[in-house]
Amino acid sequence: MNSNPPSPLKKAFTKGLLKWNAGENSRLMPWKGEKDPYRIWISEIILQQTRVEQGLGYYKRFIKTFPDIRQLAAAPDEKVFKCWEGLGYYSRCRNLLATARFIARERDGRFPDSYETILSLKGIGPYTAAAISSFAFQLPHAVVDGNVYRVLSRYFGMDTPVDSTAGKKMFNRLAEELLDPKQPGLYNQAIMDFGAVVCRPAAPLCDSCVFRKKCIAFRDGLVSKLPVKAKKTRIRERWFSYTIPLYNNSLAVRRRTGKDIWQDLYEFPMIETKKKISPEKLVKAIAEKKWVDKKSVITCGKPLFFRQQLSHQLINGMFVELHLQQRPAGEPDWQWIKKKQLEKFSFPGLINQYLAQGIALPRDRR
DNA sequence: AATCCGGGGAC
DNA sequence: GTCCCAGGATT
Repeated sequence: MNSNPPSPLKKAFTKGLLKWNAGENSRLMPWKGEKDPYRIWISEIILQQTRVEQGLGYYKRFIKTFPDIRQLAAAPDEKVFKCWEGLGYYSRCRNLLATARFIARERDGRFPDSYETILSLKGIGPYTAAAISSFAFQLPHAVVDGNVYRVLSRYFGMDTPVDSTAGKKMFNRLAEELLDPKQPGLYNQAIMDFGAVVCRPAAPLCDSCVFRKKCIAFRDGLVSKLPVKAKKTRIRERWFSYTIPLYNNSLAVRRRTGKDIWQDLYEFPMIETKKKISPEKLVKAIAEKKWVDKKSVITCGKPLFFRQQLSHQLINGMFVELHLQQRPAGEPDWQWIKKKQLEKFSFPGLINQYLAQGIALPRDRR
């Protein structure tokens, strides 16, 4: 059964889901039942590709720090990124800030209340637009997230890859048909709760599931095979060699720009290479770039090594402290700061690993 | 249509 | 190690 399930099975799904929600669903989350579009928006952006347990603390901190859209819009970039530090997918934070400022300035702080307008905002795609418009404004749009792909592919026994164009179209159309247009928010919340609590990716609770007599995947023993994904993840390995320029109790940091990972986070001056290099080679490389004069290097600290595993990359980091006898004139994007100010900046986890070891520790502590 | 963008938890 | 998570933007 692929593409168009019989109508009675669809009816049974919606009815059974709402019944499960009313009777057995005891899942509680701070944004559940929330009607303030600002809070719903914040929660949905934080939860994009992020587990509820991981996002929960960030959500609470974010709402406490920025209680409404005006205060978010008025906040300096660094304060907002600091609130996002460690959560990943930093373009979410950048788009969040841009959208807050757009709404504050162009819409007098009023969050839009139509699906199309919400969808047009930066950082908001079909899922998030459906979530906000159904939860905050009771508009009939079905959410389609990882939970929905999993629940529908299993219940209806559909093996079309969910990460294919055909699969996305198929599941989106089906999701719209299944939605209860009279209570879209309740239905959307229910299907995601059901996917998270019962129809889980691993070890789903099939034996006690309300759909155990209807579910095609359960009937055919295909639960562990669904949903189907076509693409495999490939891991790329990279080597980042950082220098920590130290002069007169100050050190240099810079903001990451461009299209690479960790955009808008801060880092130390860094050279990327295709493979591991020595500290001597690193110093030589930055001298050739004229970031520092080789003669101004007093001491070159013992290198420290850390690694960070990302979803599609493995980052190897080498950290070398450079004690300088004069402050380099060159690089305009370097910011010279006191060590105490480090806590005001947001860094990738790799650099926070290094910072946790302390900067310029005495040699005998290494 | 493919690829990229993080970090953490479950297995 | 592998997979997945209340996805979206870019090319």
